[in-house]
This record gives sequence, structure tokens and C-alpha cells, in this order.
Amino acid sequence: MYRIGELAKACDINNDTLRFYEKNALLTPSSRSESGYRLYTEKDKNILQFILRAKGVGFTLAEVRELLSIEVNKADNACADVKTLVDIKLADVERKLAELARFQMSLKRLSDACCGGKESAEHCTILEALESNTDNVRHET
Amino acid sequence: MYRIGELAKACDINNDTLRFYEKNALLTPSSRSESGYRLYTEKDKNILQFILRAKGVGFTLAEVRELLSIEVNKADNACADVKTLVDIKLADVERKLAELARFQMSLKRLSDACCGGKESAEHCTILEALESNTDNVRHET
DNA sequence: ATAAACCTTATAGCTAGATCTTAGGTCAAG
DNA sequence: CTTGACCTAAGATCTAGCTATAAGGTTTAT
Ligand SMILES: [Zn+2]
Ligand SMILES: [Zn+2]
Ligand SMILES: [Zn+2]
Ligand SMILES: [Zn+2]
Repeated sequence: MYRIGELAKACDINNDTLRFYEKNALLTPSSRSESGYRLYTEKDKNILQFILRAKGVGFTLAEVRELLSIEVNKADNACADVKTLVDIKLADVERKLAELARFQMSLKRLSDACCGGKESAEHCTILEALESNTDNVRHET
Repeated sequence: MYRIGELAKACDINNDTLRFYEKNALLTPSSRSESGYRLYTEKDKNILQFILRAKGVGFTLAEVRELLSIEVNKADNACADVKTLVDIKLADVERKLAELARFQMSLKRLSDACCGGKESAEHCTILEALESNTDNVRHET
């Protein structure tokens, strides 16, 4: 049995995070002490680690909650259900990746065109590009 | 002169967003009508478009504010100042890209290993991987 | 016995970027 | 002259995932 601080330390998270997970129906301690302290079992710890791993591959807490509801009742769910969650997340991640890649390209182009020197920014192509409605970035001469 | 709704429509944003930008020192209309309505000039519109373009390449509003403070006073700033902002942002974007790429890899591995079939999730390697503390995903047989 | 460390609940605050609500005042058309 | 679109200010609400505070009770070690 772990008390909240012990489990938090063991899993390198904050006590408050455990209370937050409880309030948000992700992990409820199996029991309480006479004085009301939360008591977590090894099984609870495994669930917490499941949560942390799922977070670690990019799932939001809401998505983790869905995964958990399958996990605790595997027999009534199919591989398809699990894979669907993963594939939706994967598509989501890939959409974000594409957006960030666009940001990266634009920023690179802006950076490359600018001399980065100490003289006045009046000739700066970065500002110029942000002022105009074109995608072209002129190179500073 | 544009009233708030006209400018918002012309730039495809919400009226509230313009009020929000004003409150957050990004864009203050050049004048007000007798009855207190905001009146935006063409110059204001250009500033708004600057803001929207900067947002479009990934800058946060706080960063846009910095860019604007250079933009309105180019002579007192150097190319180096502008380029630094862009390069910091670029590094930030690349850090996020790396994290998402890790997510993508993990999710792909999980997805590829799962049969996605209609039978019980009791043998699902996705759940198995999230339960265990290994990075290895066993392929379903 | 007392101090430190730990725990409890409930509630508020944080970031970011809006969006919505309330309770009105203004303006143009029919 | 009234309807409906538009505008005002100030403040609340939303998402996400915590983090902090207040005011108190419990445990453990010395
Ligand atoms: Zn230059
Ligand atoms: Zn430059
Ligand atoms: Zn399967
Ligand atoms: Zn499976």
C-alpha cells in the first residue's frame, strides 16, 4: 500500500496530479486509511503507469480514459476498438506534424533570407515578408 | 474607415478577436466614432494582416507583439533582433516537431502490431505494450 | 510533547487565445 | 416607428493539465 506521496514519488509525479487524476476519473485509490488517507495498491500503481505510458505516446487524458475503460474490460472489446483509438490519434499527430512542418519551412525561409546583421531593420526581408501578402521572401542584398 | 464588424469580416476573424487584440495591445483602432464605435484605417488593416501572417508562421501573440514593436520602429532595431526572434521560434518549432515525431513512431509501431480484428482485446498487443514497461511491441500472431 | 512531514477538502489560478454573456446604446431600411 | 443588424463595456467561460492556497487533521521521530 502506498500513500499518495509515496506513489507520487515512485512514479515521479506530483501529489496534486494524483488527486487531479482521481477527480477526473482516471485513477481512484483502492481504499482509504481510517483517517481518510488515500491508499494505493500495486494494481493501482500499474494503472497509473498505464496512464503515464499512454500520455507518453501522445494521448490526452480524455483519450487515456477511453483506453482505460477498454483495458479494465478487455473481454467486451475488440482489437478493432483499440486500434481505432490509436489510428485516430496517429492521424491527429500527423496533422499537427504537417502544420509544424509548414511553420518550420516558413521560418527557415525567413531566417535564411535575413542577413542578421547589426544595421537597421529598415531593409529587413523578414519584416517585409510579414507586411506583404506574398509568400516570396526576397533575399537581402 | 472600417467598423469592427467590417474589418473582422474582411479579414475573416471574429469581432471579439479584434477587441481581444486591442485589450492585449496588439492593435488599437486609430479612432472612434462619436458614439464610441471603433474605426479602423487601412493602416490598421495592414497591421492586422501583419499579425495574422505572423500567427500563420507559428508565432504566439506575445511574440507577435515583439515583432510589432520592432516593425513600428524599424530604424532603432537591427536585422539581428528580428532574425533572433525567428530563430528562437524555429528552434521551438523543431523541438515540438521532434516530440511529435516520437509520438508518431510509437503510435505507428503500436498500430502495426495490432490485428485490428473483431475478436476480444484480451490478446491485444497495444494494451499489452501500455501495461508493460518495455518499448517492444510484440506482433499479434 | 512537540515539531516536521505528511495528509485532508475545497477552491482558485495558471497559460493561450479566444468566445460568450449581460445589459444595454446606435443606426439604416421599410 | 419599429425591426433587426450592429455596436459598447466588463466580466465569465472554455480547453488541458495541472499547480497553488487555505485551513485544518494525522503520523512519526526525537
Ligand atoms: Zn539585414
Ligand atoms: Zn533582416
Ligand atoms: Zn488482435
Ligand atoms: Zn490488438
